[in-house]
Amino acid sequence: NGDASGEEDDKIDWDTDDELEIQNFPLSSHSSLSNPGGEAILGDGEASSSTGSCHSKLIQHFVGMGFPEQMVAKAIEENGESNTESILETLLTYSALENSPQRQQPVNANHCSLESDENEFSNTDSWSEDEENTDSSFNKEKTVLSLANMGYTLEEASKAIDKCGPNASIAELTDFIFATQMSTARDASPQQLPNEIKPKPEPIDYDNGMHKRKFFESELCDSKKRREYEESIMYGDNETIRIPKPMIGYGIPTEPCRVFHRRLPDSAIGPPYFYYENVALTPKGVWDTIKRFLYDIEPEFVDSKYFCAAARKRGYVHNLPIVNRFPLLPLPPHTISEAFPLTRRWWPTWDTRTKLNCLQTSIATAKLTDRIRKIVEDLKGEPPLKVQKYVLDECRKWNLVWVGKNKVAPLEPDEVEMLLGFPKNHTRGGGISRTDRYKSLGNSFQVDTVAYHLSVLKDMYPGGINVLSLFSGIGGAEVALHRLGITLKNVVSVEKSEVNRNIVRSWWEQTNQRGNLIDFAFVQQLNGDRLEHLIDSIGGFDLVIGGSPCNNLAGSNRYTRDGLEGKESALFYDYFRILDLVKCIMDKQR
DNA sequence: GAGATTATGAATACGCAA
DNA sequence: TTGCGTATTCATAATCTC
Repeated sequence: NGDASGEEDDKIDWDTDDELEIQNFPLSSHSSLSNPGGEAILGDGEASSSTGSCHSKLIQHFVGMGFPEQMVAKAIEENGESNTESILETLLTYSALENSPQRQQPVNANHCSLESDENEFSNTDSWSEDEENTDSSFNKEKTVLSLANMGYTLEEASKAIDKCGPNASIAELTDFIFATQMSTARDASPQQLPNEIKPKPEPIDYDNGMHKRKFFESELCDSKKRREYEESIMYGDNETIRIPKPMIGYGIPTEPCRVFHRRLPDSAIGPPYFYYENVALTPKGVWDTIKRFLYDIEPEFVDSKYFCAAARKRGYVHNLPIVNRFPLLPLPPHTISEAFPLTRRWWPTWDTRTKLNCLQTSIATAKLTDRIRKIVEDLKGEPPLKVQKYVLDECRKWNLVWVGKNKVAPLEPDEVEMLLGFPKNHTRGGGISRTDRYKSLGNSFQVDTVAYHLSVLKDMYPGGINVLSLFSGIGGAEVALHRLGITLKNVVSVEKSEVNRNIVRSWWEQTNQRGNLIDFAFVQQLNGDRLEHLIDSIGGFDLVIGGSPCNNLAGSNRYTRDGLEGKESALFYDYFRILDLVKCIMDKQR
């Protein structure tokens, strides 16, 4: 099916997206893939809309990181154009050789201003004492390279090292750079701030104002709160990304009170469209890093409690349009009572919950539910406040529902499926254990939420789309697209768990999909060559979607909450790697 | 050995009063 | 501004059972 890049793609106007219509803000000065001069480089919008060859852009890409042009050309010659990872490795090797203690050359005389910076900063510092000079210079340049790979300019990196010292950690250095960037940004007027999201002043009067009024009454009635929300989403915080309250992103289907416009950084503009998801409440700095890598797009934080009866606080980074979204119909139950009518009879008046908390990967023990039964049973009538609080705390913590007289219970897997927007029995049978069902479901998308964001694709791709689905899990993205009525022409799905792959395969077959489902077990299998081959054979990807592992980010993890560098969560960088490769390959083919 | 069961806090944000 | 109380969180390791 090689017609994907034909007439349908021509309908998409990547450069004049409606999101671009409002502002004309200057670009961010610290895009993760900007060179020191702030010029656009490989994989960005300017590159994709220019007529230059991919080869020269590839050179520019690495020159932007601070490598000499000649060195880059040699590395590309050795590794070929498609394998950017190998090129980078080769360049780092060259640099290490070049920057041996005997040769104190800057990485790139044109871009690296190490010497002038040292003149500027070294007057009070003692880092460059003679006896340490060679080693510290070597280490410094290694660190500069590391920071350059993270997207900082060589000038920023060098200044940071000079200020913080040669032994400063990467975290300290990035903090310093970020602080410098923010202090520069503070000097600028709000109109000059990059990457802004600016709400249109006039709210749209949906539904004759009924929903709007209700919404403002319930959440944003207070003008101060409204102002705070607007400011938080417009300007964020000067130090780290702040999560807006209420957590509704660019709007929710039930209360679409405002129309937001945003201007994407050029480097973020596709093709392809992409959509990345992870938990909203991460250790500090994680979303800053994610944002920096994903082309400086401001994450859209949304709590699925506005879409269904369970909370699910997630951040989404995507380059999709944000106007004319529509929800899946019928709308799912929005309260516990609507979702589980049989619980009404047993629900005590003092349990005031209307929404469940986040559906996680494990459930309460029988011992706990038994303990609660005994406590409530023995008391007869309304328990004292202290007992009520204990029971309610446990019910909130474990998402317990009242299923009988004085009896609470954890949700059944099929109930979790329903809450998350999957078809009943989606994860049932076919070799998966009950424990693993909870685990897979707990790690999944909330389908209605994601579908709302993806709904804009329906009109754009009437003939269907090609999807690259990374960390597919039980196929939340695929189910969302299918439920939206978007034809799945080709789906390349990457999922480590065999039972999950089987679940998606079964769903694919039982929903009579006419397209092709190609699956891989590991993201590492998708290198440049393989991606190029896939793109050649299907005609390019229209959407790259996925949520990388949250194990090391999630608050529930008491053992290995190690942040984005954690064992599993570091796979985020594979998402970025693959997305960037796809952008490059597709750009080359345009 | 697979699956089920059980026990195991801390990081983070936020509201509010001092 | 600071300190304190409250609320929330796509989990993991050890152990048990069959």
